[in-house]
Amino acid sequence: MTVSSTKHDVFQAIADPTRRELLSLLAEKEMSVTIISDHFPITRTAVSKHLRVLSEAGLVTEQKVGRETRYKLQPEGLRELKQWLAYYERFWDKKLTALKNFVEIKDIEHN
Amino acid sequence: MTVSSTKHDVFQAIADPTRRELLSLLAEKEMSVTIISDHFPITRTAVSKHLRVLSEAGLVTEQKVGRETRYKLQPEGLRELKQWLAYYERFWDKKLTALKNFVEIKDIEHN
DNA sequence: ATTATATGACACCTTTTGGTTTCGTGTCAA
DNA sequence: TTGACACGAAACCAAAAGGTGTCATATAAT
Repeated sequence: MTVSSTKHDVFQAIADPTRRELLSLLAEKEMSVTIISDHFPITRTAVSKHLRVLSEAGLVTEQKVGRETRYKLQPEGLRELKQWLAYYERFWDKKLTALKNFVEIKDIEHN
Repeated sequence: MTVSSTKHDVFQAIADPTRRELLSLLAEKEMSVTIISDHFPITRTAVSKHLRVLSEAGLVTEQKVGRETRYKLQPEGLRELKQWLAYYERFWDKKLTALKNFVEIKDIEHN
């Protein structure tokens, strides 16, 4: 176990479009569940469930303030995804490099 | 519609751990369905379905060669993910920058 | 021509997911 | 103290996801 106990993994957490919208909303500022729910056509309960998934994946943090629960983005949770992606970037960079070389050679041929 | 007709989106495609394994396997080299299936504890049919999802998300390409279908990684399909992620990188970079400044100030204070 | 291989298409099953409604509890305001 | 509000928990539901087994078909090999 690295840092946050991730019952849900990041990949699964961001798979749902509503949850991605939640992330982008919470990127702007910390918000309570009810306020967050006002931005979505689904019930507060449903939003709450999504928030829990995001929380368990370490993508948001929750803080109780009086009777409300404030959520905010925890961008560090996306590190795992970045690392995963970095592995594959090599492959398309490789292709790009090949294309670049090809174009340059063509350019030389034209002179 | 951008480039490849993406019935399944990338986010959903990479949510499944088996599909992520498929990607890493196909990153090494092009392979036929049966050969691919040998690397997994599930049936060929199941693997085939996963491959279709990946294909529809633009993450692999399929090519028929005689009676077999060869699949290979199409890393460009991950661009969308990279872009999405880039947006959030700003947020954790911001925090890193703040931390860096803090550490530097502390360092100055120590002199 | 006959047999073996590689694969997709179905039909089907079970679990997970995304959603709802209802209810209980803690907290704030009058 | 009596409402009103914010929320989580629970029970429930339909659809999607991840599997399986069987069958038909195209291609290769004998």
